[in-house]
Amino acid sequence: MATQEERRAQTKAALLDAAADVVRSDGVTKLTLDRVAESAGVSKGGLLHHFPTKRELIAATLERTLQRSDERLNQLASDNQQGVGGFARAYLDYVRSGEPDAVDSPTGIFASAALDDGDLAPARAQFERWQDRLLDDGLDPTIALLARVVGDGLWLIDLFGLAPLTDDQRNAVIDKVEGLIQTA
Amino acid sequence: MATQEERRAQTKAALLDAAADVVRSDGVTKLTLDRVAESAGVSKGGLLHHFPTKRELIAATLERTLQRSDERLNQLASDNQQGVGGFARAYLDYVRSGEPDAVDSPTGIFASAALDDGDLAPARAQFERWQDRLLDDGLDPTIALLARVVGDGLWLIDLFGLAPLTDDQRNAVIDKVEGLIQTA
DNA sequence: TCCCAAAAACCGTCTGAGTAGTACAGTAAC
DNA sequence: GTTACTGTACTACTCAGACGGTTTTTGGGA
Repeated sequence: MATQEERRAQTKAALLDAAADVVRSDGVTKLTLDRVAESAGVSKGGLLHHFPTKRELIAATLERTLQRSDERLNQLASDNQQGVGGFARAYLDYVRSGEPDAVDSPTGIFASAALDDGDLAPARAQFERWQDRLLDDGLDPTIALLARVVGDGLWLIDLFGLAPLTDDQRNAVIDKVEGLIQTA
Repeated sequence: MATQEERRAQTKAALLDAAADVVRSDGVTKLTLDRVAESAGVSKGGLLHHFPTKRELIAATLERTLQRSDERLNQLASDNQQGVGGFARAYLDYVRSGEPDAVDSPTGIFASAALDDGDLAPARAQFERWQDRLLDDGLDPTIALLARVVGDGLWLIDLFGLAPLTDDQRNAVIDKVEGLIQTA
């Protein structure tokens, strides 16, 4: 039915989903190979067949969420956010949306990446690319950076549960910054 | 020479310093009781005498940095930041300063607290208090929240090394927000 | 002022639990 | 024949906390 390649991709995806699930529901410290394998309905040997080390599993998880976020951002930017400051608005709207990939996934993935010898270089690189794009968005650079800091600040605050803003508060702040973008 | 109570306080402080040092220099995963004890020049038994569990050690570290930050903020606010928006300016200036307690300590402490069953409730509470104070600072509430999100965003970005802003960029963003505070 | 018992501070080893990764023998699908 | 697995058994290692012992401090009593 399914080709080998398809099955391979499916299993890998299931493992990555499982890893994210475990972190989200039980916390970073519970992210063990056994748990991920069990949660994905795969044997431990099977897991290690695809990801020979835990490090690689985590790296793959991180990379996938970064890619998804990037795709979603591109979509938002091209869909309905044309013109000057279009990417900045997309950046803020993405955070405003509270979509899983904008909130949930980073939650665990980042934490885990930050922990077990995780390599955050891919994340760093991605954020640099986003910042470059914001700075190339036709805006006053300071406004562009402000959009970035507000966007990242909001989801990072949520990530830690550090007295998160209410939806209304969050929207008000984002509206304010988008107003600054408009009049720039 | 020193009374028992003084020695107790000294040793405890040394242990907390050591914990912060270890995290800062070697990362959260290296934060083990043995390492902290060694780094503080105390035996493991000695450490456990003061902090019966790792959890308590981490909680104490977190609490101390929160308290220090609060004190520093109060100082900045009363020193030279009077009037409407004074606390908001202090909040931003604290982040701008890049002082150790504003950057270094949270770095590890937060991460560690987020990990090993750490309890972030005290941090949450502290940030709620700060936010309340910002909202009670005579400013448009949205501007007050903006100051908070920008301030927290900046140090959280630094915390993860997520493509941190340059000093100039950081200053420009903070100046911009302080401008908004002025004209509010 | 000396002594002494109790308490507090502190030491260093041991253990038990958890867990990454290995090894390998086997099955099933392509 | 190759790739995608399953399953079990095992190694190697880390590390939190227990524990029993030792030193230092302290607050009286003679």
